[in-house]
Amino acid sequence: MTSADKGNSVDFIREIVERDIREGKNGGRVHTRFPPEPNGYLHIGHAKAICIDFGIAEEYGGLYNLRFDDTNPVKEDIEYVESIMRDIKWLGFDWKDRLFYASDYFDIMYNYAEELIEKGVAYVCDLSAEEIREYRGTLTEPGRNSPWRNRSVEENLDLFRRMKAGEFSDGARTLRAKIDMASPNMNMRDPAIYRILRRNHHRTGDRWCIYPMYDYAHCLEDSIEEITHSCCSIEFEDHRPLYDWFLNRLDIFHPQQIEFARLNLTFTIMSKRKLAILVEKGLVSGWDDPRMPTLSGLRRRGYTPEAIRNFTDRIGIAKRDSTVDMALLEYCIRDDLNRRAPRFMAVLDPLKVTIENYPSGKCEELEFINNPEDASAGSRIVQFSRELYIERDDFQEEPHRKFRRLAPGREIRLRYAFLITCVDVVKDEDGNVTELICTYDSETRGGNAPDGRKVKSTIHWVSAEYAVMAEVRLYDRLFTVENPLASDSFIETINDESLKVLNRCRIEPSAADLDIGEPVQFERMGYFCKDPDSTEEKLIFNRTISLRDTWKKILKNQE
RNA sequence: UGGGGCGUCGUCAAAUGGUUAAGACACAGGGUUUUGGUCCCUGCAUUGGGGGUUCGAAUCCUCCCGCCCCAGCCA
Repeated sequence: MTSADKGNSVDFIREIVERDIREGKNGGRVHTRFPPEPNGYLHIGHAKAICIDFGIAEEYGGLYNLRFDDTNPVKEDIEYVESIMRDIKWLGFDWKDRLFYASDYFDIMYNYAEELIEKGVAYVCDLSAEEIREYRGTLTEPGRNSPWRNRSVEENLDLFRRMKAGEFSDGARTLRAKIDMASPNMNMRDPAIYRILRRNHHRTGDRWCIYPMYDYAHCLEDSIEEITHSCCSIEFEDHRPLYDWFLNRLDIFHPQQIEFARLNLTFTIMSKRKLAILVEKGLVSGWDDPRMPTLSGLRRRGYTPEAIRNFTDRIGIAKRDSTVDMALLEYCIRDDLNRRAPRFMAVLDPLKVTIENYPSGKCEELEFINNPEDASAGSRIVQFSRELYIERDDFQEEPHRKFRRLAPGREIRLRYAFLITCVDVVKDEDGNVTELICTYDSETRGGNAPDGRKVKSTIHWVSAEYAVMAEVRLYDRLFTVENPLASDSFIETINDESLKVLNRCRIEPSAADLDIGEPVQFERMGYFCKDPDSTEEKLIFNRTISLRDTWKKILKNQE
């Protein structure tokens, strides 16, 4: 959706961008960036940020950079840079040759730091981490100046060069910005801008033993790349004065930082740390578990990039804290898949049906429409035979008042096949229904009766002879409550039924040849895709999302 | 209790002092239907609270209330 589709209303960021273009700021350029730290996997909250950063640049004919903000080697790894690039590409964005790393700028950043020292606005501080904390003061009390605050430029320069040269141990000294220890904004109380840290960096190896801090590094990265609009999440709002401070002292290109609210979603969590707990404790199978809000999880689950992009367009952008209803994401994936997913028959919980007046060994080929929403999807041939499977839920021996499907003596339609009537129910010694004996009307091939009689329902089926076995993994929301973090222990709110594995599913044979991840609809059951765990011998499907279930609602509303 | 930010339908979110406060999701009802799907129709808020300015206020002023963020040598 572009801004034009939304009428005249655009979000506040686009409003700023449009005004800047109109006023010729930055020569009318729009240049954004998405700056992840490669320390974990991307989740749908990042997708929102990516769609804002990259989407806006695309919309206004600008450029966008992918930049890895790799200034802390303690937490970063090449594994993450690879997964991040994979996920962004999957979302459909192409940063072309504009791939950058903060670590590419370490030399420039170092030189700028010397410049700050020369200008008398940065100094080497010998306070320990603990002492710095004590000197910083509190939210209500001002901090105190470091005893090292007034070193000469020469001494600072000498010390800083020796920090770089590796003369001091980790944590022994820092380079700090000389701002205001009494500032009501804690970020302005002489923040550290370089720390001594001997750690192998995934790109620069052991070349550096000092690393720049975020507040110092980020504005420089943006400036060096001549970013015009630097969007970030709301918690950086009170870092903006610092962002501006560095750029003003250095008197270099000055991007505008704009903050927006991060995405929260009901029935899940977005915290990287807490998601990691789920992975570590084995509560999910990994970062790409289909129940995870990670992009790799959503992809494996069967979510499409189009659905996710549509979702991020629909939620809008604002500054207030908000929690979007998971139902909107679910709506978006159903909406996308309804239009594109070819239909197949699959019986998840099989109940055998024998058509007693259908000759054994006979097989008829029936024509099935691949997608009623898309005529160009064409049709396919499906085999019909004497022995079939239907969904166990599609039969009730003593039908509920509103139940329209199969019951003793009742005639219903087998989709695209025949009208059948249940004439007998076979049970085991415990009284469980094991098989249905039905008759069919050979005049109703295709599903319509020549005499025009109607039936109340149409159910799906597979031929017992031709269907293939599959495992189907039914996923549901990972948590039982809207806000798991409001609970004392979010772990305890995990939905025990968020994964159900069905082993005896029978699917129409043509569905066996699907590619991994290719979305399909199993008619009346939901949207599914083949899981990468599938092998030649064993087919495994994931349920992306069920169809909307009015029947479930009818039952619920009766309670 | 210092500073910064934010309060509009159940949930997101428009509205930029001027007709009945958009739209979407959700929810409720109805219609169509060879998926109890899709699709179509209908219903669904006076803007955190109080004062004030104005012919006119969600928009401006003011007082109050509530929520979020900040005291890493993380980002």
